Amino acid sequence: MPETPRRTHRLPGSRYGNRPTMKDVAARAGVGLKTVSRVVNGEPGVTPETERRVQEAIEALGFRRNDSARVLRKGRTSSVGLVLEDLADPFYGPLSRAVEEVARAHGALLINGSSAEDAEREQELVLALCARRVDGLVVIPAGDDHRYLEPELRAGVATVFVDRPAGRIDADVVVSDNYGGARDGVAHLIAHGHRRIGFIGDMPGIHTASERLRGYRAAMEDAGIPVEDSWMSLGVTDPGRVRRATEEMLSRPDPVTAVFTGNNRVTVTVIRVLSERSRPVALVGFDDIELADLLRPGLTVVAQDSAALGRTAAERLFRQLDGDPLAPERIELPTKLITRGSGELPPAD
Amino acid sequence: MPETPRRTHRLPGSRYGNRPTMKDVAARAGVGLKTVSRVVNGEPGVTPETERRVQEAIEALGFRRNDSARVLRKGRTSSVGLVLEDLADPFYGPLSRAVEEVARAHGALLINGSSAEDAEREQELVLALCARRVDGLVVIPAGDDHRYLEPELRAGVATVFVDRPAGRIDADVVVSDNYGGARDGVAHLIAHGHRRIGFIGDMPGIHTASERLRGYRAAMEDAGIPVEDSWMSLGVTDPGRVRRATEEMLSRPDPVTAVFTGNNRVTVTVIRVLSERSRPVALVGFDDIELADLLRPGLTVVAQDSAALGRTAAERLFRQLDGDPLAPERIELPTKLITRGSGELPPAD
DNA sequence: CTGAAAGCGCTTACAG
DNA sequence: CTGAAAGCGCTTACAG
Repeated sequence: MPETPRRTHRLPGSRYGNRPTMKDVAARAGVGLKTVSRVVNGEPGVTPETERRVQEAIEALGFRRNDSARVLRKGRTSSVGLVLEDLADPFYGPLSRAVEEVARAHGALLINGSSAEDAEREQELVLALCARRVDGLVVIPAGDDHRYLEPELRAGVATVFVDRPAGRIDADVVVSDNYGGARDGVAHLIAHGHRRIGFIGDMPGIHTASERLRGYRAAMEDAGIPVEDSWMSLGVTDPGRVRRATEEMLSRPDPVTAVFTGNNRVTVTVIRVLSERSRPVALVGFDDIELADLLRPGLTVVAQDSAALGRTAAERLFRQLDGDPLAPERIELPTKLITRGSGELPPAD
Repeated sequence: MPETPRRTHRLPGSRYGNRPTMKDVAARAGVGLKTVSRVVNGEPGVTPETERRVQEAIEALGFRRNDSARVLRKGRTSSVGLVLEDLADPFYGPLSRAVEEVARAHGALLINGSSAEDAEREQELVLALCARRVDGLVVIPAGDDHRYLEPELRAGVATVFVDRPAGRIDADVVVSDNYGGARDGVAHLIAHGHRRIGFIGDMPGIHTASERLRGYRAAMEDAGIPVEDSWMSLGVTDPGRVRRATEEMLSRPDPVTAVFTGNNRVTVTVIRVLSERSRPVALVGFDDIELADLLRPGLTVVAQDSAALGRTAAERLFRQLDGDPLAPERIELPTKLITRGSGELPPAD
């Protein structure tokens, strides 16, 4: 019987091709498997001469350690998952980058996915990440019930929610002061003489949308202004819907003289609508926008620091991973009112 | 001797906590390991009654399959790596999203990272992704020598370069028509009467930057206009550098009457500089920008379709993975001139 | 300083 | 329809 080793499979579906393994390197260098492992991982206890032979074999074969195997044995994947709403939304760019930088500083890679504002897709993604055994999870939730995460949390998957809180479970959350920011923004319009102020926001089921609406109501109440139903419109951020809502508020017999917009996408559409009309309407938007300073008038906004949201969340995540047994906490980051002109226009009537 | 199973390790560093395995599920359901595997993977050949018992055990224990182990055996990770320059750059948002969508359609996750325009960091990231055995790689290269990828390519890692070509290796590449786009944009300025036209671009080592400069030169030559050295400035996209370059071109005795900018970041800074000056200067920018239509004048651009770049690259990647033995190809996507006002301003003198 | 054996949690290839 | 054994490519825990 020939004693060629019997390799169970080398199927066409395999993507490993014929990658060399530590065993192959060991054979070529004439050393034991463990010695190769030591060299690859820079562990001590290898003579320079042995190390040289192993290095030579590694290069000759083009060996690259298979981290899948390593992960299986070590129990840590050195990767974190980030689930957000839409990778293409500029709001999440700095946030993603900040999470990546913190992960990188801890030697971890980032696995990234969009929920498309769909609770089911969020869950699917989160569970796929858990199956990959990411060490931690940063989630901008689309859904409002995260009990599906309970077994994962018990199993030790570090988790931080960002931008919006978790639903029906106790978990760390990092959010902006949506309520206070919106209240300040609307109060700013009131201070400039407005009383009929519209609010155009995102879907009411989204936490940030309802918090900002609450801020709007609070500012109006503080000023003793009764709010009319027709001044508020919540719904999808689709340009068509936002356009109709804006035009409706501006076309009533008693039109609003100012608008507060609930997020960056709404703001962009409202600016377009306002730019087509002759009568000036004041505008304050939640979220800053690139080039906001170059518009005429400049756009006044309530800015949140999306990079700080990501950084804070990721740092918290790694503190959990470093073993600090932390009680779930809610961290709120301040917003900042940036005045550039559009929010300082006086009422047109 | 007690016959408690000897578990080699359950170290504090382990993040798996005490996650149940298929073995645990099998024991609880009173079936073999393979039967659990069948149920988890929806394979046929399990009686409904057995399946029920297994499902019960799965839920009672909170079992979730460990894909790390699966990957090790199967040889495919169902993940693709995307290395780009900066996750926070809005240009890459739609590109990332497009790659994600294609990956998702193929059941794969996306691992994402920024090279920060640093060749070493690019290599480090790419190799980390290869060690994780991603099935494929979409790379927006920072460096210009990718021979370090040769062993990986031989081992069957599908690879597509986007936005810029690979250096010193033969690989698929998907790029925009940078040369033609820039040439058309500059020709547009010439058609509107300009002769002294400045070019402000990114670092000359970056392929897109030099291609666009080449397009600029070609358009000028076609029109018989000798280009002066002082009309061209290439360098980092840092606002300070771009501002100085712009101001210099505008302050000479014979100032340029129009500027062509080499990418979105440069454009933004140049708009700021021009908006501070009284004399109008025409501007055409490479890359479209959100709100470009709302500026006064509207911004004329040479737009590339960044989502199409990502989609095309990812589709090509999965065709490679599906086993088509494809010869490396260069795919060029067209750009589009969008006129909005700034590029149609006549020369000021 | 070095290496053989066991094991991480799955899937593969069989055999019953 | 069901399951025991072997193996994926590493690291762990030892022993020499």
